[in-house]
Amino acid sequence: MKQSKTYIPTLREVPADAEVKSHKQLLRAGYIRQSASGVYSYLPLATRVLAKIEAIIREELDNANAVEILMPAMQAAELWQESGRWQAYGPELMRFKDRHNRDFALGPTHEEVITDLVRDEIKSYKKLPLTMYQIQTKFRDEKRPRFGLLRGREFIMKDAYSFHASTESLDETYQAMYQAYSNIFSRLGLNFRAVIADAGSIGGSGTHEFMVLSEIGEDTIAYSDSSDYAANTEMAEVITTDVASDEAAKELNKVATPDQKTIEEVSTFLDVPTNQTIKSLVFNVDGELVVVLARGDHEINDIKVKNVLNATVVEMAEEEEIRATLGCGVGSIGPIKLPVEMKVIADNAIRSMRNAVAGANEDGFHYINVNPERDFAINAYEDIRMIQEGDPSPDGQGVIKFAEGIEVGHIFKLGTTYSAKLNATILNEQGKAQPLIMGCYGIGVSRILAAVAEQFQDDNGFTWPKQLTPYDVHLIPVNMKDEAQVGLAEDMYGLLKSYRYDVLLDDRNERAGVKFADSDLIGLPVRVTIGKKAAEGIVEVKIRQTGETFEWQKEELIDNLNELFRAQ
RNA sequence: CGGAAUGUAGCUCAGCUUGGUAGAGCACUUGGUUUGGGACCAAGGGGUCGUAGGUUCGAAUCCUGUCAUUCCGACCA
Repeated sequence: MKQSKTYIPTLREVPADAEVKSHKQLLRAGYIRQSASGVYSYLPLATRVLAKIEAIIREELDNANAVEILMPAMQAAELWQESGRWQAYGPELMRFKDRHNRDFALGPTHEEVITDLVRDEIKSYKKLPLTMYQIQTKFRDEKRPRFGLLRGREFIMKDAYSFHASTESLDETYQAMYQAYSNIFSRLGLNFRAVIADAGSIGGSGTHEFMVLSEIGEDTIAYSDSSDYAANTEMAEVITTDVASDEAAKELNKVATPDQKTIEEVSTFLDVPTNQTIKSLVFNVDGELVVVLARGDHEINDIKVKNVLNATVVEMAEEEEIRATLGCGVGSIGPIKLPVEMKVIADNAIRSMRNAVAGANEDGFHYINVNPERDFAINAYEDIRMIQEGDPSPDGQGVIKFAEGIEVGHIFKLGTTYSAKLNATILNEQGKAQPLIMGCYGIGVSRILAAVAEQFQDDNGFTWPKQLTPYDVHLIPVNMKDEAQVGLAEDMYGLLKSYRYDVLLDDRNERAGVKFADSDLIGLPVRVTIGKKAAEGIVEVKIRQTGETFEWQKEELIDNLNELFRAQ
């Protein structure tokens, strides 16, 4: 492609609205332009990178026996009413009416459409399993679009749906998709983790998020420093390694701690480390007050509390409720001499504590030398705390570290949620009707563009790896008025193209400085400069990522490039 | 949805406090000199100052409404 014929509006200055570096650089290098909040145009260079991302996705999904389709973005309200999501989805669903005043939505996802698509045709287990996918623009009226392409209101997504007669079959496809996703993100060159996630409101037995590790990520993940274990922080299991000290239990003693309320205040006041204190919180669990205990340096994870108690709603109890029941404020709650009917749940780490400090259920007093079991009763020891950096990894290998992540993929075992509501049933081997069992699998394609843009750049612009670059080679005749340079550049352009290289030829009548600055910004892996030594048949080559430079005879160019692109 | 900020030329911004009829740099057009890391000289084109209303002899500037964009938070199959 000749640069004079394409559209690459680079900017000298960064638009004030851009915050994160992927957004800034994509704007500056002429890859994207904003049209409205969270709505972007992809310019020629971005379109080519997207095409490369999509090609990798297609290849891996096709290998996993998924078949590509394209469903409508415009979806009739009737389908959403059938699944119940016309009401349930809320204002994030973009809705509109046609000229006959019929309701429609712009699809944020396609469970309804695809279930409708197969329910009339797939009537027997013999036609299963079946996996279909599409790459399409999705719409979600985000409350707050941000970070450029990372959280837009209109975005490109690959979504896949699988249909099964048995959960075993679903498990197989889920595994195949897990593998396909791992292959895809590896090939993209992303530093990612497959993360155990919360199934959330969609339900189902299993779900993984694929997260790219990045400082601008919106989620925190806990991962092992020496295995591939990774989980959302609130999902990560804590394994208990504490051993009880053989310290003799001392006599329980109440001490005055005037105005000392937080763990930090109390531990400073009594001069004991925070891990020798017991943190006591009162939760309102489906209307019942429950005391929850954790070590002072630990944080209670209310999702785990909710799961352990098999509850629906878990929230912190109101101060007045606590005072009415215990007769003290939140800073002085403790596990000793609680009303007998109050349930007490302790984190596993409490079990091994000796001679600890805890609240006395009396304003301004704490107990010292508190020992579990001897001094208070516990209904159950459970894993109810947040995992922390430095904790042992739940898989037994290595130590937990935290990182921010960008969610680029999510796979779900949906089960029969949608097939049951939409009445999509098949006859199984016993001749009995059953709802289809489904899985769904998403990849944020335009979000990947932001994630790779974030990762592959330096101060001067992008540093694309060869599998994502919009063009392979940037060919730059320095002076367009020099016939020898222009002639050699034209020759090299034809030659490179005949060897199947994608070449961007900077045929603009610009000064060298402008061309080089734009070239760095655009960030193609290899720059071939045709300059002063053109008459001698010498071309200059610079590798964008490393900055290495070479001078080659024009006859050597193809062989050397072939080697470079094969090795890289 | 709560909090905050900003809207002036294609881009980055000044002017607003103290009202007097709109500016700079870059970009663009023409001519010339240049030509290896975002050139220089000269001459030009381009803005109902987001928008609606109000105050005033007079509003980019003061007041009110409204719209848009961005940031922080909450939310996020």
